[in-house]
Amino acid sequence: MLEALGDPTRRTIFELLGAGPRSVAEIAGDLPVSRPAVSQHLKVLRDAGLVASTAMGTRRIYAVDPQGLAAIRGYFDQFWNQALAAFAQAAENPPEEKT
Amino acid sequence: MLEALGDPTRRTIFELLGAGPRSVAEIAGDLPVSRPAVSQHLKVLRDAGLVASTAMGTRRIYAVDPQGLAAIRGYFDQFWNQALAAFAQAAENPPEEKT
DNA sequence: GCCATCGGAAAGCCTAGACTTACCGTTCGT
DNA sequence: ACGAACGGTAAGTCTAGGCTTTCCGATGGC
Repeated sequence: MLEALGDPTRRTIFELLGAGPRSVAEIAGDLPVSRPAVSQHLKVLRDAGLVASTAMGTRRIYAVDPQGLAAIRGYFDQFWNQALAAFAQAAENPPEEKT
Repeated sequence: MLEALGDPTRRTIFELLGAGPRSVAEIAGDLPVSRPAVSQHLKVLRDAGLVASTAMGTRRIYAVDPQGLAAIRGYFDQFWNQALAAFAQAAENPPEEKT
């Protein structure tokens, strides 16, 4: 899931969609890559559950999927708490010379 | 910054460190890759501001950098709010046939 | 002082995947 | 019904980068 956002182009697309739904052509218009490339990226993002599409005539309107975004936030929130706990423990138990 | 977490191996390392600080050899011991590979990943994570290292004798103890983690959480929180706003607006203004 | 251990650096290989061009199916407008 | 626009698919190319092996500097123990 985070792998999908690892690619800069894909992240840009995701951020574009964050500002509001867009068609494929509109997205491609704001990017330095061809339209098929955008299509491929959208497929990855869709498979990752980060965006969703709705058909409007011949156009496909893409938008960020709140579920996916929430999942990511949840992941980092959990991670944050875990890291905090680790910090607290590290503060108490001074690091050993040899584990 | 998210590019650093895009790689599965690197994300695994990051998650390992989330459970507590570790030396390079210890990290490599839990992974199916060689130690130099871990070193390279740690360099990337360090450059991304996601981990920090402290020297302990000949060992380097790596730990997640709270700053970096907080930055990521901030990014997604901001994104979340932005997406919410976009949703609200999309709900009001029904999508046009042509933009 | 010497040896062992730990970890980063350099060089090279090799695959994943990002991008392009070309093509085709679908849907709408007239 | 026909043409145009939109978008997904296929095939092929090419580079980024992940991994390995090798080597070296630095620190600590004995």
